Amino acid sequence: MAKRGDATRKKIQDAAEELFAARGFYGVTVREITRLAGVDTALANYYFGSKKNLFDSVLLRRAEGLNEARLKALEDVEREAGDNPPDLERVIDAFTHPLLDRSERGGPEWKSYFALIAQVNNSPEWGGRMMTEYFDPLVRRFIAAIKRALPNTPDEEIYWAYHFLSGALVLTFAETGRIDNLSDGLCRSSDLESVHRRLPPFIAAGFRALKERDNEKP
Amino acid sequence: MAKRGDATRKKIQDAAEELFAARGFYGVTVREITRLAGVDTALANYYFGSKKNLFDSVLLRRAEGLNEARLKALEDVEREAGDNPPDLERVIDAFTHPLLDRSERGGPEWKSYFALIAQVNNSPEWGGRMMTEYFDPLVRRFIAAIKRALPNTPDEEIYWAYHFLSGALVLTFAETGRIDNLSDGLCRSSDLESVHRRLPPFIAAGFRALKERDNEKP
DNA sequence: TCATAAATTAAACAAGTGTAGAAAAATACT
DNA sequence: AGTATTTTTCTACACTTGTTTAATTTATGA
Repeated sequence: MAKRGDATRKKIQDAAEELFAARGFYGVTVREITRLAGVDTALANYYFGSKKNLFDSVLLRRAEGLNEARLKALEDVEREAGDNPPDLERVIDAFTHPLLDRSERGGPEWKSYFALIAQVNNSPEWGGRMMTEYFDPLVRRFIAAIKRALPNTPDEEIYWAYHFLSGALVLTFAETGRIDNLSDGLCRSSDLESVHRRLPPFIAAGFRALKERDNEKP
Repeated sequence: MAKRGDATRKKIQDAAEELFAARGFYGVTVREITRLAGVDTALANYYFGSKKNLFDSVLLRRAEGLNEARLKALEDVEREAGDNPPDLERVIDAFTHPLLDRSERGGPEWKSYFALIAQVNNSPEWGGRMMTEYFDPLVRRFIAAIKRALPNTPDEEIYWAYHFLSGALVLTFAETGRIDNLSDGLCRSSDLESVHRRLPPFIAAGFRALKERDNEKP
């Protein structure tokens, strides 16, 4: 049931999401957040207890639904494959597409959220702990699927390849405008449809290259 | 000629590097930096004018020598190739190896520096501007070399593939411990030798996959 | 050696920090 | 209706922020 304070709760989270995404946890003050939300300063602590709790709640808010959608996408791929190994490219697409799709079509809140994830992911302070906390169960499911798609590839190769995938994907969400500068406008950071088309084949080829390289050894 | 205050200058930069790398620009105070450096608080402003200038100087300090070494590595690859297109994998290795090598063998200051780069790179606030400022000329040289290595690949594909390379490489420097958790200890974030072996073939295969994919179209 | 410049210290500035408590207003429930 | 509960406001606390200023110490160079 919708409670009374839910509207202000959401206003605070929305404002916090936008500002944390732009300047990180320490770069934003509680007063800025509540000012942007149009509510009194004390309400941030009233609803969330502390700035840190507010930060956590912002990260958690979208993580759950997101992971459900990604899990569902993975299950669809696996169901289609039946007893055969699933197609690697489709597994990677199930992993990335729900994210890219929301960032492209979900409105500016999603863009903020993913930009925040991009910062958290690459910070020593939050990167290991928080990503593990919010995304590990799902990621382990995906890695298991990738292992089935590449039955002859050693685990070590799989994990490193996943690491590369993760880095490439997450940088995309930062939308720093770097590729715009480098390409003199030919490519745009915000064009996630371009990423959606290119990332799965790019990464899948990388995965397979590690496998082949390893099989050459003996 | 070595001036009188150079020692304290360096002490402040070293402390700033370590702390900025851990918690970012806003997560660190000038007093923390000078305390760690063992000097008076006012000296940070005496030598660098402002906290922001200190931050910039820390980023710039290692960028120059680093880019020189990478440029030299690229030139070596190109010289060996002569008039033929250079080998893609070796171009990528020239791009990444000087970084991975310093992080692995250059001492903890280099680890801090790269962790800082990892944060800056994925932040909307600094990512576009600063990376462009400090690394663009070199990156453009590398992209030109990659284009020669892949003469039939459209520019757009090259830029996106470089974007993926950049994300994968830079996440490595964050050393968040994520891959350690995921792999239950099989892989270690700090094992950059593993990255050095795997990243070039992984990325090279990705580049080639985009090319092939594009040629299939018509 | 001694004036000059550079480096360091200590103290203070005005502004901003996260958070808490008591009073006021708004809503819910019987 | 009127009591109880939730939500909002206002004010304040104790402390930290980046930066500056003036005084003091240290080293330089003729």
